[in-house]
Amino acid sequence: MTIEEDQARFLRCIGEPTRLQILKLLAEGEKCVGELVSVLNKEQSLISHHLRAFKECNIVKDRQEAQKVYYKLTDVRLARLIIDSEALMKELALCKCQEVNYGREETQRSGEG
Amino acid sequence: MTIEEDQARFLRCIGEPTRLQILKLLAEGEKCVGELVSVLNKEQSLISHHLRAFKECNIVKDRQEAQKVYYKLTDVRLARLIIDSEALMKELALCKCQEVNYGREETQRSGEG
DNA sequence: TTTATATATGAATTATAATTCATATATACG
DNA sequence: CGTATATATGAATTATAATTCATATATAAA
Repeated sequence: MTIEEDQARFLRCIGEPTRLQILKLLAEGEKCVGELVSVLNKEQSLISHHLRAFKECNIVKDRQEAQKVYYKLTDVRLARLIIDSEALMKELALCKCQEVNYGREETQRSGEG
Repeated sequence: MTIEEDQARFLRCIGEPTRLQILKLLAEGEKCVGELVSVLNKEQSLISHHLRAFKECNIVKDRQEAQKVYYKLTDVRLARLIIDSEALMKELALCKCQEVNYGREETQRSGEG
């Protein structure tokens, strides 16, 4: 098992759209599964599978409270890494994202009126 | 196309063992395909495919000189990102591939007999 | 032009990962 | 106890990616 194999596993674990969304939500603070499910509007089992993937990589910790299970990042630096990689991706126009406005354009107008 | 889709594509592009090895070599400086092939001892076509994947994500730039084609990172911050993610992974013991105990082996079942 | 070297490409195969579905487990409450 | 709610799990399916193989293209030199 090489460093690169572990590192690749880690990066691939992070490198999935829904999982990135989950991480960004967890970066705001601890969330239970149900919150993630309703915010992301995905199947509950799918979210659970993704959370398991994170757990396998030690990316999140969980905590049970009554019927609910709360998840949070194991370390804030994980949030930093997500933010930094996003910034770098945008700045270098990695992965053909340069002309994409990421759906934020619909309300953009130069002045009302 | 969402941010997370692009970001995931980028992270998955980086998140492959051989590609990580290539990136670490390129972080040392420009290399031609043949050098990468002989250092990594992998099929030439495989290295070419990986380099193409990088190029599609704007992660590398290439330059032809005689028969050879030299590749380098588009930005040094990519090297930083690799280094940082490796450090974080090591420190947090991410993806260390020991089996995580998901089963409930220790959980006591309430009297079943 | 022919031959050699270096690299790229597409198709096919194989490996890996994502998603869904049905169901199991855990906790709370009546 | 039974029922409701919240979450997890495994199997099956589907999607995506890695790797190999055969061959194509590019440059150089004879």
